[in-house]
Amino acid sequence: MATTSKLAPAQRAEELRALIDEANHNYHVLDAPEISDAEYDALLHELVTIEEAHPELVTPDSPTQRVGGAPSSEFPPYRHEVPMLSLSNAFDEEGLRAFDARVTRLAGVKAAYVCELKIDGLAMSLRYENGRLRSAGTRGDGTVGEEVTPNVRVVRDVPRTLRGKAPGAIDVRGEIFMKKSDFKRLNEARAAAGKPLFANPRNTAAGGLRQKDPRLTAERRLSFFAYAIGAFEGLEPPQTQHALLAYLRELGFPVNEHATRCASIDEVMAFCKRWETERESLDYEIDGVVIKVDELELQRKLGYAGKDPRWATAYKFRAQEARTKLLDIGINVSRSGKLNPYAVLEPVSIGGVTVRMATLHNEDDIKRKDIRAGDTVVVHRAGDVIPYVVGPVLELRAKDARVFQMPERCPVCHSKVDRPPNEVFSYCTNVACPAQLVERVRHYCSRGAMDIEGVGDVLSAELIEAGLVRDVADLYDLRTGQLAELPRMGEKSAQNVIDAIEGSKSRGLARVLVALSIRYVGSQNAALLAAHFGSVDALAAATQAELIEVEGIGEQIAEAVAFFFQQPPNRAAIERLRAHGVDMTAPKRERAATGALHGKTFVLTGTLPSLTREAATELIVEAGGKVSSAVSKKTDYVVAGEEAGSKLAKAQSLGVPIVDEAGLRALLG
DNA sequence: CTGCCTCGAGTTCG
DNA sequence: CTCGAGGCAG
Repeated sequence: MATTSKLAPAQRAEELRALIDEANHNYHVLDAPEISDAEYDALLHELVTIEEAHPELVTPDSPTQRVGGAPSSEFPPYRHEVPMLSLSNAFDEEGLRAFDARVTRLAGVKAAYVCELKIDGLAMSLRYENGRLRSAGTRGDGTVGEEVTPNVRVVRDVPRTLRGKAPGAIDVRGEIFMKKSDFKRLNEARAAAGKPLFANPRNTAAGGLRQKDPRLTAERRLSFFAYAIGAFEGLEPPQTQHALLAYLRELGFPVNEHATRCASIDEVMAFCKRWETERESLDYEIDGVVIKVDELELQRKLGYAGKDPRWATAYKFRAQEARTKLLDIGINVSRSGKLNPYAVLEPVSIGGVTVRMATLHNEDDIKRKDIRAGDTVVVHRAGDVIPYVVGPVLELRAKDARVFQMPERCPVCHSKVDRPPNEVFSYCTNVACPAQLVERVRHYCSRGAMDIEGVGDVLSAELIEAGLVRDVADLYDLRTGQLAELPRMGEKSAQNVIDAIEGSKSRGLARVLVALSIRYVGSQNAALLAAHFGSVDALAAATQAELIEVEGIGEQIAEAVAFFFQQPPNRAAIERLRAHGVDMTAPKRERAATGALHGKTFVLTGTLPSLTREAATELIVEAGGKVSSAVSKKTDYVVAGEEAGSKLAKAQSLGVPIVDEAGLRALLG
């Protein structure tokens, strides 16, 4: 480490900022730290010292101005009589077993452990005297934190007075955090009020505790879990960690229900693995598991190694968030001509996968989050969920970061772009835009539409590029010889594609309507139209007024459908499909009004053991039931499989009956 | 007119 | 899966 230079403060501050920014970049973006955490802290500390002595040198983009990182003198210091712990970390099974081996060696016996979820919030110490809350402070450096008593008093989970036999004095340690559901609600309210959004629950909770006006803290609806005690006077303390948790519960504190006593390190490992996969199902964020030796006597015997206790460690989950550089904002043109901005990211590994791209939804969303090309951004990816850009790291914004502007011309065909009033999306106005055509062909062949195997995005693009396809009806004129000339296409693959195209002719009217890319017409509306009109000719001849007659079809959809069939190119394409023998009639299957599930609405979620989603849907529909996409009060049953998501939670909160595959089969009879 | 309940559309990586 | 927006009942 370079020795502190004797430069003028202004120069040294500038130098420090550059060093810190580079360290941040190496750490967060390149994932290759060049300096240790301690060295980093030393740099930051030196910068803080200079800035405190020379406030005029503080720049808005200084690393010290980071939310939550800025030292503050707004709150009085709060000294912890018994220091608050820092924990050693284990990042994998090996680290955990090494921890256990050391405990066993030093203790001379196999220890039992208590596993607790590591809540991603703020560690606090609450002092109660004669059963009443006296004061509360943040963890700080473990010895001295900040006193935030008035703010903690408005946290509902924190009891003002203790229940049962209260000790003379007690420091209760725990975590202040924000529930995901409360965070979501708060951000929805802020969005509605046009205010900037909060990035994540943790920072929002931290900001909440640092409010000068406790009423603002109260608005954030913070929560609390207790998990330890510090100084303690009066009563004899419990002798094990799990008894201690039970005792805290008796005193009236919320204690996390998932804390579990484990007799061996194998059980500990199983607990960690389980919650690493199930963390999404919780209504609060966790970033790991805290493992403590259960016997307090044994804890005392093991003691400390420096600041860290030898009797506890934190198993850290793989991060779900990372910082990376937003290299550029690109634009996709969808089949409807919608321009969809997406982020081109410097590849970054999150939870074991490399993320290179993320959608940015629409222009308003980018503006709301103030995301600019060249920014360092926070990218979030939870479990198997699609990654998204949370927002920019403002203090790392480069001067040349570029404000996003929706282009005025289509990036593919250069036609004019139109953003209809009161809509958030912009559209390419050229219906013949090659990008749109590729997407329409791809959609035509996709599973929910004509289900032509072998034609995906790559082949669709090649067919159009080669001039073999100008509209979807051209697919039926393709010859194996033409296909075989395309890259990575042999005789065999070409024949398979031709066969698949041939096989698509008998899908029926509803699927054809889905496949045609008529605005607002997806599987459900296509089924309504097909059942009502019976043939493409009857539908094409229908006036807007006649279309509105159909249950579930309103003005907008009617207009879109009528408009589609008025366009001469569309009419021509349909004539050619007919000439090729594509079935465009609706099979007038009598839907049993007597089926076992008649009038019942189902929602599917998760993966069923032996049925695909399509197969389950078919069984339900055959029996007269209906499958819809979202859970509501009108839902009769939710069929849940493995890794069920938010729909299961919704069903539980609405009291909708939940069945598994066996339960569904039982209902089918 | 408001507040459900729906449906449509787009979505990343391996 | 989530968001935006259409349809419809109250």
